[in-house]
Amino acid sequence: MVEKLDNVDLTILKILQNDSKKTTKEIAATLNMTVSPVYERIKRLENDGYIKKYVALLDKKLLNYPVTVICMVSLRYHNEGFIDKFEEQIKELPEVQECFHMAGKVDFFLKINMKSLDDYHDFVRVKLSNISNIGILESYFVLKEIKQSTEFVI
Amino acid sequence: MVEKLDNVDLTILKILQNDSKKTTKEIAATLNMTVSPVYERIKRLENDGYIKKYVALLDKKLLNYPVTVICMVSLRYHNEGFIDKFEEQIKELPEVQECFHMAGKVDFFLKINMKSLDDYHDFVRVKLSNISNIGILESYFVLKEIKQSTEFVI
DNA sequence: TATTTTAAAAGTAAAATTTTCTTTAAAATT
DNA sequence: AATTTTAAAGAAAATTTTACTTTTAAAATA
Repeated sequence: MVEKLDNVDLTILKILQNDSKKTTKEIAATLNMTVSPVYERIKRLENDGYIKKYVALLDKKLLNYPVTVICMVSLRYHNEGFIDKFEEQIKELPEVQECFHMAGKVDFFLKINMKSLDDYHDFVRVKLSNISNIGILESYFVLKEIKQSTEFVI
Repeated sequence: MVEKLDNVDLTILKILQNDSKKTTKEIAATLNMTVSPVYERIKRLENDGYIKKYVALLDKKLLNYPVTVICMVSLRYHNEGFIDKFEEQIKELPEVQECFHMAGKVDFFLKINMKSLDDYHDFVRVKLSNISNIGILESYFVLKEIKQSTEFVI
């Protein structure tokens, strides 16, 4: 099912990860092809899981979420059960946009979007404090977004 | 131009930031409206900048970019010119997916996607070493993505 | 070499959606 | 109360998506 991708597939992915509103007609034009094969390739890329989902990226500032925080979390206990539990609890928090389990002395990186510092204060006080296994919590505040992209196929 | 959003607008944004392939017809159905007003609201949200872009999110593992690294960078010199220069240089690197200027003793967070650890080694050796103003560089490797989302309007 | 098989591309047409334009209704303003 | 403004609804045209059929070309087999 999951076959190797050729250059046409990669070009399609590069286009769609930059602008998913491009029509198959437009994509076909840049590839010097007709719409049918391009359409079927896109469907295949979707069905095989290369394309996970299509989303709209919104403007944080305009929508009044100007505060971004990076949290570095170290757990108190590192047994398998505790790590899974922590991950499940983090997944339930809609404020946490990204969470990575890390190698090294820090266990988890969290990226959190907030409407205000007060909201972040409440988030730490109410939601994170509910997660009992957090040992060390360090918060880093974003002064400026230099680059924020979802692309990676070069 | 940039007016306040009502609940209908926010619902549209919530839907689109989760699945931008939803048709205006479908969105209108969940809102108990006809397509025309929904269509025009979406156009307004696009034109006013609330919706920045539409993208396809791809599968890192399937596309052979299994290595994610978080870099924490501290600059050697902190004059305004040096910081701007650093930001410009980072923007030019397609491997850097995210970059934030931080408050605190660490100056920048970088998120980087790679095909292999060898590629990361080359990236640090060739590309980052070209940026003369880097003082301290700490690399943290992602063991597992617990959560990776682009949503934030709750 | 000729024939068969296979896969990708191209062509076609119907269905669905997007887009534009006009009409209607409600709310706000004078 | 009349007028203006705004949002929604309706309708129709343009475009795109989708499914299906045919063609083409390359690979495999005899």
